[in-house]
Amino acid sequence: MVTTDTRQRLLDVAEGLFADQGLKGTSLRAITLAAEANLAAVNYHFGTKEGLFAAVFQRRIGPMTVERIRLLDQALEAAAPDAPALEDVLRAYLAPTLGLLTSHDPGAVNFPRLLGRVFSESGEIKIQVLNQFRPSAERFLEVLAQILPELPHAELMWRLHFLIGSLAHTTASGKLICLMSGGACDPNDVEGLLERLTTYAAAGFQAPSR
Amino acid sequence: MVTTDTRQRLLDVAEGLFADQGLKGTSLRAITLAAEANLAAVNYHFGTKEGLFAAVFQRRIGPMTVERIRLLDQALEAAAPDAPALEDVLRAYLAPTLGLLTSHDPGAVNFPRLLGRVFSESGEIKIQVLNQFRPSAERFLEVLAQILPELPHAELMWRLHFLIGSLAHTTASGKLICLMSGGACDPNDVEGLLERLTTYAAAGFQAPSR
DNA sequence: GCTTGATTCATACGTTCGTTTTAATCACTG
DNA sequence: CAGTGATTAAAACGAACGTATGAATCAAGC
Repeated sequence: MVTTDTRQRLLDVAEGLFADQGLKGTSLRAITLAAEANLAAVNYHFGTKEGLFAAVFQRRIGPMTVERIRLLDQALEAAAPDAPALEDVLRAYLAPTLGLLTSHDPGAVNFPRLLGRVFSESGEIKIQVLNQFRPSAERFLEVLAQILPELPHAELMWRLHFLIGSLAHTTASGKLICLMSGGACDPNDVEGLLERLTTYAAAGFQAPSR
Repeated sequence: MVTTDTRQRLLDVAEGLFADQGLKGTSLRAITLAAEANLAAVNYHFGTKEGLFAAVFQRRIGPMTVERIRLLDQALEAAAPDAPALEDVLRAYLAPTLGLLTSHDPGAVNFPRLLGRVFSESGEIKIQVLNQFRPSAERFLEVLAQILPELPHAELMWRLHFLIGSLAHTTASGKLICLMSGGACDPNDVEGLLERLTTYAAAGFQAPSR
C-alpha cells in the first residue's frame, strides 16, 4: 500500500486546521491529536511541517487545475468557431474552487478556505503554491484577451487580480461577512454565489478601460 | 507626555511586521529588536501581544472611517439634490485605504497590507476589528441602495463583499500579483489602481441582478 | 515461524515564545 | 536637592513548539 490510512487522516485534518488557523497558528500536536496519530507521524510521512502544508495543496491543486481547463475547453468547443461567452469562461475559472464547498469529500470543503488564506502566508510556500496556478491562469488570460480584444493587457491582468481577490475573500471569509449582513446572505448557496460572482465580474471585465 | 517615543516606534514597527508575517508569525523579540526597545516594553505599554495588535488597528481605523464618511458626504453634497455618481461613492470608500500607500507617514504605508491580512487572522481579534468598520459600511450601503434601487439588498451586500475582497487582495498581495504579470502591472501607481478598481467595481455593481 | 522492512509509539532534546519580576534609570515637582 | 511616579533594563520563568531518536509493533514473504 503506497498511501497509509494515517497519511490520509493527517492530510484531511491538516487541511481543516490550516484553513482555520494558518500555518504558524496550527501546531503539529493539534493536528496529530485530531487525526488520532502519533506526534512523530507528520515528520515520518511528510518530513517537516511545511512538507505537510505543501502536501495538502499538492493533493488538490492538480485536479482543480485540470477541471478548470476542462470546463474552459468545453466552453470553447460549445461556442466554436465563435469565441465563448465571457460568463462561461469566468464560470469555468470559478466553479472548480467554489464547487469543493459542496463536495461529498469531507476534507475538500476546507480547501477553498485554505486557498483564500494562502495569500496571507509568508515565505517560500506562498510563491511555490501560486506558481502552480500560473500555467492555467495564462490559458485563461489568452481566452479572455480574445473575448475582450480592446482591453489592454495590464488592464486584463488587474481585473483577473480583482476577481481572484473576490473569490479568495469569499471562500476565506464568506461565513463571516454574511453573519455581518444579519443573515441576508446565505454562504451555503454555492450555486447562487457562483452566478452572483460571475455576473458581477463579467460586467466588471466588460467595462471600457480608460 | 501621554505618548512616549517608544510607544510610537513599537506601533510603527509592529505595523510592518504584522503586515508581513501576521500575528502568530511575528515575535515580540523581533518587534522590540527592530524598534530598539526592550523586550518588556510591549507588555508594559500594551499589556499583551494582542493588545499591541489591537492598538495598531485602533490608531488607523478611526481616521480612515472619518475620511471615508467625509468623502461620501462631499460626493452627496456635490450632487445634491440628485444622488451622487456610483463611481464617486466607490472612490470615497476605496481612496482612504489606497491613499495610505502613498502616505508620507512612514508607518502608514504598511497598514493597507495589514488590513488585507486581518481577514486571515483567527480568533476574537478579527471580529473586533471588523466590527469597527460596520457603522461606516452601513452608511455606504444606504447610499448605494439609493443609487441602485432595483438591486435586492442581499445582492448589494454580496457585491460590496466582492469589492472588499478585491481591495484586500490588492493591498495584501498587490506586489506579488504584479510580479507574476511580468511587470506589466505597476502596483506603485496607486492613483491608477484606484481608477481601475473603481471602474471595474462600478460596472459590476450596475450589472442587472438575476 | 522467523526475518525484514515499514509504520507507530513514547519520550526526550534544544529552541523560542509571551509574560513576569525586580532593579535601575529617567523626568519632573516640591 | 530630595523624592516620586513613569519608563526602561536585564534576567528569568514555565509553557509550547518542531524535530529527532530508539524501541515496539505490525504486515508480508520465504
